[in-house]
Amino acid sequence: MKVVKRKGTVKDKKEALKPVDDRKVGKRKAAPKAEKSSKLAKKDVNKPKRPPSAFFVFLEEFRKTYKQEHPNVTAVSAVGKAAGEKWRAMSNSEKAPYEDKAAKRKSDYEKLITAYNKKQENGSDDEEGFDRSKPEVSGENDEDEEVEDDDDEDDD
DNA sequence: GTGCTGATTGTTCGA
DNA sequence: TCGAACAATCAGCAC
Repeated sequence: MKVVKRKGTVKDKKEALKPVDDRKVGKRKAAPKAEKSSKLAKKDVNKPKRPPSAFFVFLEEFRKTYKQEHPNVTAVSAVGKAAGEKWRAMSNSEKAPYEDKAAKRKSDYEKLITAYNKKQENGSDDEEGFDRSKPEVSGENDEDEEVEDDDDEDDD
């Protein structure tokens, strides 16, 4: 087991990066990945992953834009910060398309989790029928890709 | 070489 | 009802 907890070092970095004290819940990233891994080991790998929130949907696009505008900045922390700031600055109408996409993904997730739960009840002996390796969201949510509002990221 | 860490917000789920 | 966990991403660094 390779439970590398470089808390000492990274924490030092964290301390330097923690100017943001007005966080909502005060960073829950404290969750040790080691424990997480253990949990994941216990959990079903077939269990559908949670759907991205509206912010994460926005983040996906924001990353692309950010990388184009800041090709030298590859740190995810920088992108996350920038995305968070922009997200807060956005109006509800601007967030609407992302929330819509998130709602669709959530709907898909509910279907998947329902099917997953059913399989759990029936017995998880043949999980091969549940191919989550493929994007189940393919086909029905075709309008999912219509969100191409590039007029969003026109920050100077 | 492997795998955790950071940074963000929203959502989900368990206690 | 509250709070913790987790969702994506990837360079950097410790072991």
